Amino acid sequence: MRSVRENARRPGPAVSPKMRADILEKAEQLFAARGFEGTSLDQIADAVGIRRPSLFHYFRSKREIYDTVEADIVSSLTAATMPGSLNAPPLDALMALLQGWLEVMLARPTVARIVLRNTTDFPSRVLERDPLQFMDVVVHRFEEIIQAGQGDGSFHTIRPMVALNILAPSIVHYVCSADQLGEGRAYDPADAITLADFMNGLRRAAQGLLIRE
Amino acid sequence: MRSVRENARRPGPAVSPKMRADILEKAEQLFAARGFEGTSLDQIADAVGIRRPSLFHYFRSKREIYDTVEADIVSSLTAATMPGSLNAPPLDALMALLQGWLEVMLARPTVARIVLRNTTDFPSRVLERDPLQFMDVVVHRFEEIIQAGQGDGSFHTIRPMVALNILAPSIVHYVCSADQLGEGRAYDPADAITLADFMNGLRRAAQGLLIRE
DNA sequence: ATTATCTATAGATCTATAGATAATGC
DNA sequence: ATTATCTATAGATCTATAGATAATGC
Repeated sequence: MRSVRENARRPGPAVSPKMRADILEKAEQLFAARGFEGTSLDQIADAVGIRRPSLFHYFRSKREIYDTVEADIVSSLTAATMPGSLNAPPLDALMALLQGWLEVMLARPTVARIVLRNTTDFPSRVLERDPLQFMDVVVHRFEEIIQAGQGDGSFHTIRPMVALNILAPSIVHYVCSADQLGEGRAYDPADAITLADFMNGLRRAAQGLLIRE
Repeated sequence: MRSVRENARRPGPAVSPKMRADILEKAEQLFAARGFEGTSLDQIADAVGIRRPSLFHYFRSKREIYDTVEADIVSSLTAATMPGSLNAPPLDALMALLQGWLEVMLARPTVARIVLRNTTDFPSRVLERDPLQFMDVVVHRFEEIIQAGQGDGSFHTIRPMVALNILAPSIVHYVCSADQLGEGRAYDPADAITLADFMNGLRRAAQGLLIRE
């Protein structure tokens, strides 16, 4: 099924999926660390260990490499977003959602960084393709849960998008800024104790933010 | 005093401070929207209404333009950070700090976006100058308040940097993502009602996160 | 005389293509 | 025969400099 899609997008000759995957992996690291415009094809080719023009044997353009990386990131997040425990208490559903995102990002920190880049770059949009749809499923699920909690009266009245801005960025920043807060402030976001500290804190914050009484 | 400093950094002929300020203002908009690498000198010159080489009459390099913009942003935030009401209850001190940052960013949204860019770009660091010191005062003040609250027993035990990641990013994201959450989800971050919604929410979140019992 | 702006251009860097050559699989 | 890789290079774009010319202030 997947290879059918790929052939549909790539009418050219078949290529080694292994090399393709290697290029994508190295490109993902670089795009996460330096952004689309800050990453050159030379850097990607170097990381892979080939010459720049060889990349065009596997992808039509730099943009296509980036888009492929990003599509995979979005789908990894939407996959973690889907399984909504529909009749759980809204606060539990919310925490499950946030925890799902966090797990994806801890397992693959490039996801966190590229999501952060997307937020940051949105206005001028290097990515003018799907300005409305990027992360839409993810935002929508959050909105849905807040509205459920407000519907049954257990949540405070607050604009869902305001609540989103209070709770969701913390996950991305917790993963991304582990090493960049300055001398003596580094931490390992995947360390069990630090992680529990964060998740307990996030739950208390969500509870204070949302739960009435 | 200020012009003395400027002369110290610019041994060349005197230049019109008005034009210089205009360049900085337009550059700030562009750097905020598109980043350092995403902004060309042509774009800046166009926005100002002059030709590209004329910029070099006022600044030695693109980097110097950026650094000047950023220095001003950092100082606007540290200025809002300094006045610590030292014997207020720690939660109040914390909220005052967060509110101070928010006010700066609402009055000048480019501050929020450039701070966000700094966080995002940190690892590869376009800005390799002061990796340890950028925003250091600001982070330190936050840390100090958390430790004060923990010292007097009113705050939960939580790593200050974890608390920072839960509370601080919300301010930046509240300002930056007002227009970019998708169809029908836009809001005006400076609108009094929306702002109260946010600040009340943030206080409830901080309270839940930090206050014991 | 000083300040401000321009055209022209050097020199780097970047994406992408052309076309040759090598390696691999039947 | 197909797949993979290379060198060479076109063509765009970008920062910065050189040096001429115009505008401004005493």
